[in-house]
Amino acid sequence: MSALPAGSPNRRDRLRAETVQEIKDTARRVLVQRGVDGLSLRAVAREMGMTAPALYRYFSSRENLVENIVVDLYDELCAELGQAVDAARPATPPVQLLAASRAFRRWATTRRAEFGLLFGSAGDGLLPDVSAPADAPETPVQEAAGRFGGVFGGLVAAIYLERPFPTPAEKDLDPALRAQLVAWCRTLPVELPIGAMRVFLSCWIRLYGMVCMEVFGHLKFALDDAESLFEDELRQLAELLGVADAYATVERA
Amino acid sequence: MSALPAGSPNRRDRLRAETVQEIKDTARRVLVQRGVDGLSLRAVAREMGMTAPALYRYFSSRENLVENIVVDLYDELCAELGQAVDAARPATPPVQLLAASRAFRRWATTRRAEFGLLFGSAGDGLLPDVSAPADAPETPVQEAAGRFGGVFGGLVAAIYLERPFPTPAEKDLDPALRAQLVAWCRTLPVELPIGAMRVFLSCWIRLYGMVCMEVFGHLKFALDDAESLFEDELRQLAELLGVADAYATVERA
DNA sequence: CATGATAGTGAACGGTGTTAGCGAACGGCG
DNA sequence: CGCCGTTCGCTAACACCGTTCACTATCATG
Repeated sequence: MSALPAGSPNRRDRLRAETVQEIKDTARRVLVQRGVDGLSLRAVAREMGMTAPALYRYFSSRENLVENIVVDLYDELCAELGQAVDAARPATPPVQLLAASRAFRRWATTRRAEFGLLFGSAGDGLLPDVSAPADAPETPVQEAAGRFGGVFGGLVAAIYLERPFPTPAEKDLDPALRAQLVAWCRTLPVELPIGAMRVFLSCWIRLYGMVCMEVFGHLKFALDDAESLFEDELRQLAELLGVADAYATVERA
Repeated sequence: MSALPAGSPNRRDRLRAETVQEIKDTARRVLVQRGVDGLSLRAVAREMGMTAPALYRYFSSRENLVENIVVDLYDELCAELGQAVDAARPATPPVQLLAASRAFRRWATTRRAEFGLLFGSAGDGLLPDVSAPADAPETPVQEAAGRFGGVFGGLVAAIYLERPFPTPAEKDLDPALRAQLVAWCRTLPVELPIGAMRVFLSCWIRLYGMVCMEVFGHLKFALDDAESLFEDELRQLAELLGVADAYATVERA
């Protein structure tokens, strides 16, 4: 038991980290080529000239491998959003939010299989949440999802703090809803009016719904190309946040 | 080849139909208990005291069995919506739409596994649509999904025809979006202004997004119980359709 | 009754996730 | 350097999966 206090990058640890990365990269390639169901440990191992049991030296199960990939994907998505935010000109929160939204859709439509893993019903077991104890610690996947949500949340918060958009009065909200929003707000770094959190949820529901429907093919009954609808929704969201002027000044690229 | 001109319910055909039904019922039970991945032909067969190969006398593959279940689920969902619509009092389109929306959420949250099969990313292959020829005939699943969409579409249409809600002017819509909406409109039984179709899509996106997020657990980062948010969204949709009065008159059940 | 369609069986093929046991390579330490 | 424990990858194996095949009962019908 060589309890190295971390720090020193043993040659062995370095090789191990490289192998872990190669496995995840290969798995992701298999995921894209063969789909979620085709993502088998044996296929991954085959692709890198190994055998399936060897993968268990690095991941405790197929499920664990998938979870690690999901976390990586969330972080990659966050990075891509951050890049779009940084590149947005003018560098104002409204324009940045539009850029992030477009980057989100682009990422989703470009990497359909990965998106399905993160936001669809396939990735996480559908049922376990029922039995999950309320005080369970957050899983790495949930943490990564939280970081992702924070990108949009932070931008909407910045927009509000700079120029408050109209929000429903706290008194007009259903008590049950208000109580939950208050509890949620307490877990966040910034403090916003409850009504603003409600508006944020509305925006996120529409963005999520729009992109999900497009990627999962549930919009084909009406439209072949959903981009124009997406842009129109984006325009409406900008109006909702009182930043329609920002939408008007940004070309659709 | 006894080419009975249909009509006569041979004893044999009756038994066969019963077996088909039993297989589908059993499969659905397995789906609920074991999840999508646990829905195996062998498990179904085991549960009914048969062997897996025997199922191939009734369904050409596991995929085919799942497709048939999906169609049944769509129809069951439609029936449930229709029941809610019929039971709505007063029997006016706005109240009926609210009833249908609530029934949709109730069905989804009550049958999570089934909902994931219909509206998530697991059921239909994620990629084949890319290679699907544009002139391919509609699959039974697509037809069933169309019947489902028609319920909400019909109600929104009825609301508009009775008391037109505000719609964006056709001239203000992006040409690409307008063209697609026009093409879609031509495939429908009723003729509505293009702007009304746009509003319908907006409503559907929000309803779908809301229910999907709740069922797939993507709302847990903010809320424990999504019902109050759902009701608030519903109220906003009613306002969008100019029927806020109908929402106010209906208790939340 | 004889015939042919039908519904079920068990065996088998190739695939999967996963575990157990073995040997070879490797890094740290006396 | 040589020892020794850890790590790593392998093969073999188990249980399960979808699917095909050959075979046998059953049963309605000519």
